[in-house]
Amino acid sequence: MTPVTRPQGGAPDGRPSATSSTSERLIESTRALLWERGYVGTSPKAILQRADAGQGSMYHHFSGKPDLALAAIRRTAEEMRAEVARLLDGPGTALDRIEAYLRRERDALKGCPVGRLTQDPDVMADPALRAPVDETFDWLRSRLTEVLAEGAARGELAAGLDPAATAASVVAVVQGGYVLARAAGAPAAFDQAVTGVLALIAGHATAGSR
Amino acid sequence: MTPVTRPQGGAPDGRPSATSSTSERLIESTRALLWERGYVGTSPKAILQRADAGQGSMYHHFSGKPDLALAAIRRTAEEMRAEVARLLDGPGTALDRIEAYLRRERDALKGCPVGRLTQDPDVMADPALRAPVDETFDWLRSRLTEVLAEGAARGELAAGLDPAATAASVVAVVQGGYVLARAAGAPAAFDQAVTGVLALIAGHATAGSR
DNA sequence: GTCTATACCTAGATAGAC
DNA sequence: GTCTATCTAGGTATAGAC
Repeated sequence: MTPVTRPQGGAPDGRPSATSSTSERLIESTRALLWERGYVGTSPKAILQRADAGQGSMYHHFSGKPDLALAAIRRTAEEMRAEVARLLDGPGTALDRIEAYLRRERDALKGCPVGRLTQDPDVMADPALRAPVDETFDWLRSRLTEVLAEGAARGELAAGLDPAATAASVVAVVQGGYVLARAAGAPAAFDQAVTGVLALIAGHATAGSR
Repeated sequence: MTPVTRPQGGAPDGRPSATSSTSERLIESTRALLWERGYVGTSPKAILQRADAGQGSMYHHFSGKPDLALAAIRRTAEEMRAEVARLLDGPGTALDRIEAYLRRERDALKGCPVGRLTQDPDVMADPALRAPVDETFDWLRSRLTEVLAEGAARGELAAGLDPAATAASVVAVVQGGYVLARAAGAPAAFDQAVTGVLALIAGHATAGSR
């Protein structure tokens, strides 16, 4: 285990600052490349160039590409979970918090760094790499289910709505919104999908909470 | 142009029958591999083995990997469009037809062969390869928008719903449903997302049409 | 139209010097 | 910890025989 003084030391664009440790730069570069090009599309060489490191460094800190990818995927999953948790734990009605999640700032054309991995056959084939992805969506759906159930219990939302099914739809709209935005080459399609599902849910808000 | 006697001669699993022409087998094999592994993850070698063809054949019929992929992508996009058109042009209320689209038979774990391509940087970077993807989703959204607008005009659906936004949500739920299913390793997550959005829309159906 | 041979580059990893 | 060879396999394409 390497002592790391700046565990999240990467710049937001995935270009690690020159003051980070080498293993830190490797992880951040891998995160950025996995997001942009996926696992099969990311070569050790590309990672090394981006991290400004040599072959030796990479194989000193990690056993190989899968090991480095695992560190990168774990960190990405943790980060996403923390950010979303903050929004869903926030104040306001259930609908407010769902809306905060749906409308949170994001680059729709880049897509979801976790959801993207589901399209990578080599990631899905490796139980270790796939676990963080599975767990993230599992957590996300159950957390949204809780928020929706809470909304129904508080009388904010119609009791007829199935919280789990609605939660799945909400997560799916986000993931599918990215697909639409990327296909169109414009983020508007994402926003439209979000607006659509929010309007559908708002239609089930009770009179008192509107 | 090679005369092709069986333009759709491939078996459903992407294992082209031995009686198809070589170029036909190449296209069908490429379609299957693009679906399974994406563009970057698909090598000419893998295509040739699956199609039981040699190097020479491939470079005789196509100028290279991008050219062959283009033929494969175009056919996949056309096929998808035809299948969905059949469902949306069918009988029944707007809600019936949307449900037919959402619940059509599919292997949720395989995902969408068109939507998958949006995660392929090399596909998105090539205008020729990207065009069929863009056009497919464009068509799909506008066709669903028409169906929803028709439903509102006929008084089946509440007039307050924005047809375009709702259509985007419906497509997004499908695409995102695949992501959830693949992450979970089980198709149930897809079904749940579909059930959720259908319930939300059904809540906006007018009393007379229920 | 299809085959084989060949070519050159990259992917991914190891070895050993410093 | 990092560097520079070095290695084997595969990706992608061309050349020319049949």
